[in-house]
Amino acid sequence: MSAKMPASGRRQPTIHEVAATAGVSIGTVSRVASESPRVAPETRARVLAAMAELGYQPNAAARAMRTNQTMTIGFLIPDMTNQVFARVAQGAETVLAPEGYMLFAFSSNRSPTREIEFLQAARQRRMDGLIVTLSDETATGTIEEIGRMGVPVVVLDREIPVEADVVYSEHMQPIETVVGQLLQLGHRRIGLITASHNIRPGRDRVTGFKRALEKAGVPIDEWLIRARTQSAERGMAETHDLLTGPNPPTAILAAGSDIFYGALKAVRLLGLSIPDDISFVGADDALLGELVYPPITVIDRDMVEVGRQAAGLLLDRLKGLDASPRRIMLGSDVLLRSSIAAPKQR
Amino acid sequence: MSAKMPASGRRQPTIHEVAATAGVSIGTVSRVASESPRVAPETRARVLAAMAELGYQPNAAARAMRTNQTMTIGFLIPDMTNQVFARVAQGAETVLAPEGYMLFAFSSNRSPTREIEFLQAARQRRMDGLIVTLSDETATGTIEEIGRMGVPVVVLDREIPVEADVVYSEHMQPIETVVGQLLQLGHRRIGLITASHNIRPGRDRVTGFKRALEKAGVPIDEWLIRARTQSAERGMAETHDLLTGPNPPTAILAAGSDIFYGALKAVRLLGLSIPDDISFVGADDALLGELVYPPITVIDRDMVEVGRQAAGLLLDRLKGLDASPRRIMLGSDVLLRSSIAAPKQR
DNA sequence: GGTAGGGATGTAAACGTTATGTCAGCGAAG
DNA sequence: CTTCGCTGACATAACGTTTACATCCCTACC
Repeated sequence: MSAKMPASGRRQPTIHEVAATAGVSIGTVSRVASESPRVAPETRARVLAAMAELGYQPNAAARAMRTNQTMTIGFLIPDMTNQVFARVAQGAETVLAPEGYMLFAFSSNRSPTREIEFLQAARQRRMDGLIVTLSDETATGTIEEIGRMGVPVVVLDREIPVEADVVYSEHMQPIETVVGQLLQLGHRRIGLITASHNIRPGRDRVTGFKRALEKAGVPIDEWLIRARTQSAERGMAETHDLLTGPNPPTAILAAGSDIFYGALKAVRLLGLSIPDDISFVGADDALLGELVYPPITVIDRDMVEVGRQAAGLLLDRLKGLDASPRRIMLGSDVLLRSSIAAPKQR
Repeated sequence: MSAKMPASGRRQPTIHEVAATAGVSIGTVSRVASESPRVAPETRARVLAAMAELGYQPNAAARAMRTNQTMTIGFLIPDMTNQVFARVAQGAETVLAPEGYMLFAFSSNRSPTREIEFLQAARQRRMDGLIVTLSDETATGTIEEIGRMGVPVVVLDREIPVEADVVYSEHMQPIETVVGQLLQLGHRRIGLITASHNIRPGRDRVTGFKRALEKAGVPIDEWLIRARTQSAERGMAETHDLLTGPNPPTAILAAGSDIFYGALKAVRLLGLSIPDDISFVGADDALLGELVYPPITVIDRDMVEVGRQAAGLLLDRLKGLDASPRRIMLGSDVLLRSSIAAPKQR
């Protein structure tokens, strides 16, 4: 009952073999496969039987050569192990699958080189469309490669000089809100750890952060702004550095899911208590914020919806929509929990 | 400087166009592209220049038709948003990429139907190999489809009647160890929440669990064994049910990463304190276990290594190894932390 | 100086499909 | 009885590569 070994031994049946066993021509088999009309019910049945018997699956490469379609969508993500992107993929999948497209995810591990490799591979494979999240907006090679794609590309949360559809998340306003609240509680020194200026989320968070301080007339201390990483390790290091510095912040904003983990770990390792010793705000991992004690205030967004919207934009293009680039902005929520409080008097 | 819209307008250049602009024949272009020798340096340079100018990328479909190779590996995972599988993908990628293979991940969302669809898509696309994690060992359709693949398949942590290479994780022994420790601390009623009998991890965990109880002469209460889910939601429900039942356990084993989240949430919602009210053991998310307070004892394994090993097995087959199926067993660790203690006297 | 040898390049078949054109057969209409 | 229209099926030309084979030209050797 078990399959033969080596599994690699079996050649796949072709349309010719199906035609032979069914006693028809390959044209007829093709028509049955593509469910086109004008084939007699009795003939169709015979062909279907032959297909089943041989376990026939049409060769996608041959098909793609004729039709110029692969029914394949590529999804470029910076980091597969990051739930944020995984959820986007999940959302996109739910929209694409019913239309017959297969979504294949590829992780670049935040390397522009790997991103270029992916884009070239996607072009070689003549994928029908792409959803991409670049790890660096200033990497010109990547952007040029996107320009060469020749198929619709949807960009996620990046500002790059390419006329593509984009799905943005709101980053500025929630940071502004949270910082406003912290200021109101009496905090004057707030540490921000987030991604670098090379990507929109990093820029917008810093902008929102500064804007809130300015509005309250609180001077900006650049030392408190750590916009240069997305990793848990670096997030931990930055947090540690902030909290052990000469004039440490009384609140930490860990704006990024991995940064969130790292920053929280740093706080734990220093033995600080939230919110008594330090107020803490995380981002993008609402579940973690809920599971730890005390529950942590989190800036959250619906990544599944991001995926759905991105897929929707792509699908419109695939259906032939020929309009100027469209932009969708999706909101973020601040989930207030007990991790923020007035700063300790000193 | 920005690309033209619609991006879909551009046709990709073919080998003929490259040949024309370089003033050579397509054969020569092909030889340059595939880096075969016997082409004059001066000609090679001209061809390379033409390729760069046109932004030529060879059509993978056409190439695949001739060579019967796609340099593509498919990775079937039950759930993309689960870090466990993401790490496996990451590990596999690091091994496969240097050999020129592209790894494409596809998430089935634990639906056997989607799994079959993926396997058929993989066969249509003539992928060179597959790494698969099935969501149900008893789904015969899926298994039949694997038998038809005709290319090497590596199976992860499942026992199915297919002669394929497999990478197993150790599940029995760590559960046995942990349960042993809980028994030693005085626990007599321990709740286990894990995956169903339809997959090896579920079976083995239950076996290890029962074995530890038997060894200690503690009677087995089937009510305490909840082997039917992998989701956070169900994990939460099962935990809630256990803890609010007539004769609740004094310790909870949440064996599965999503179950871990759900179970922990249930404990939080019930306002129980770990380890005073209840001892708690999680699995597969060492980071979460470290971030919450108190830190939680976790059964952990190196999923990146699982990916590496799986890719290694696959690579050997792709290189032509023709041996009987190989099995690799990888260990698991118990990371002891302060979430377990002696049960409260009643 | 003719020719063998070999390096560089061109030519063409094949890979497995889809789509187009063609044709046989047949019932209905003139 | 011929012609027309239609249905169902077949033959065949692409699609863009790779590769075996043919061809050409140059060099070196006797």
